[in-house]
Amino acid sequence: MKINDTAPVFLQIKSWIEDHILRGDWSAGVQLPSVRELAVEFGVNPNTVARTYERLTLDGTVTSVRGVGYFVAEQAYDNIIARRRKEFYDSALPSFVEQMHLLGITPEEITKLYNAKKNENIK
Amino acid sequence: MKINDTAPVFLQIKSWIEDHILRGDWSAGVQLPSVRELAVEFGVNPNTVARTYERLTLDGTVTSVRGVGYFVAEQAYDNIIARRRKEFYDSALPSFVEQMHLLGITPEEITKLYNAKKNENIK
Amino acid sequence: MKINDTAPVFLQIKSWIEDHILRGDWSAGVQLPSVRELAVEFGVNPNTVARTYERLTLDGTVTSVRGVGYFVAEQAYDNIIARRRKEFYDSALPSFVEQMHLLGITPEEITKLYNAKKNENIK
Amino acid sequence: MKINDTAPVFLQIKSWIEDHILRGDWSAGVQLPSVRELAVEFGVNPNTVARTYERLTLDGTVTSVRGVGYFVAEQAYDNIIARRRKEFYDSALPSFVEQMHLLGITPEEITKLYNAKKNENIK
DNA sequence: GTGGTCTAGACCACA
DNA sequence: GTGGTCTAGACCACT
Repeated sequence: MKINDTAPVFLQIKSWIEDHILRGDWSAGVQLPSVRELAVEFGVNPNTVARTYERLTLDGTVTSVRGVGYFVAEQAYDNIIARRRKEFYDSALPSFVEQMHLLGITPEEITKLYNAKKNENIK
Repeated sequence: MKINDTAPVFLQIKSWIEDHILRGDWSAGVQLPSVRELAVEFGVNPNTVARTYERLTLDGTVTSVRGVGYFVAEQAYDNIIARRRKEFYDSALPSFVEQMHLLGITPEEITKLYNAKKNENIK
Repeated sequence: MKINDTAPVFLQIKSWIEDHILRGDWSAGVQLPSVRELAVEFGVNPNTVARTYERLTLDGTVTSVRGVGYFVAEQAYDNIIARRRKEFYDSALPSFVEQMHLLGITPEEITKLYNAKKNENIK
Repeated sequence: MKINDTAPVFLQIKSWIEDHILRGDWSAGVQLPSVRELAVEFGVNPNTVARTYERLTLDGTVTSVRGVGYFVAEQAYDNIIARRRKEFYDSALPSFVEQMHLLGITPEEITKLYNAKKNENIK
């Protein structure tokens, strides 16, 4: 996880978990790492991780069972994809293309990097 | 300009000014809108706009003449391009391509939107 | 029984048993399902069910016979009715009526649903 | 506000704010009490109130302007009504009627209390 | 002054 | 052990 980000830590951890689900590492019904575990792993206060899980619960991405732990919700994958796609097409993509024009960057560069990344994943 | 952004207002205004310079709307030596004007236009506190100009001055993008106003610096364009390009290649581009893979978005979509935007600008 | 409730599981089971007694399904002296049976039926830990019976015993709703099982106490019905009625008039009813006013819901709707439910029970 | 409730304090404060909006005390665009003010008023830690406002923001009931304060959102009223109504018809109402049958309470009692409350509000 | 994040530590209920 | 809430206090960025 990128720690040198400017975004709030609890949102970075949220994205980290969502990315795992998107990649299929954690599928529906699977139990997630406990709050205390993640707190140790990321070197943050348990409250910060708790806040991450709270948000994920509100999103419907995760369900909590009291005294047991957190589990990946059934609709988690669709949920995250929908949310991310919306944000991507509404905001990230337009401003990205705007930047490309302003900075004189061509689509070919994007395609190139995209393929490089694809091959990397295959390896 | 999107005012309902999560980014600090004074940085949004900074980007807005830089974008104008990148587009060639304001070239070197040109006098920029006064603090008061921009404050009214954006509906924000004059202090906020003052902070924007303060930053732009520190960046070397703008020069201030006491009692007169702010002017686009000679190196402004190169300045902004260099800064933006670095940020783009170091941060925006990698995470963007990462998102493309996670969300199953193809480079063709980017190219298409890029060209659409280009034609729109020509018009 | 709704298991996805926010209330503690052992209290949900407690209510479930009390409801049966109120409906007359289980009258005084009747032996109740064993801890193990209920644990299997609800898919919870036996400790959780044990805790339910512990509470019911403290309430005087249930009596335990060591090595045999749990039985509906003599005063069970009166016990539950009194407790529930008090809670109902003190808390549930006032806040319910408050909600009705805030949400613009009329007593007719309640009456209607009440009668529908009554007919359903008769069937 | 009922303090002797079993619900989390930050949710009680949330309901308190929503009730004010439903009653028309605070309409769209109005600035709400600051986090620190409410913390003093309710005798709780500012973090608790902050959590309340965080939830209200996520609900779209409230918007925050950094360095300025919280404001009632445009859709706040509709938002709250829709949420409350859904909860009412899906959950509160059915279980309430269920209780009425179990405890032998008639709709007339509800109607009576409802009208009493109405007259009280008129006065 | 305002909101926003984070830490540290405590206590509780639940399984 | 688990999650959930709350306090106390700090620091930051923004207006």
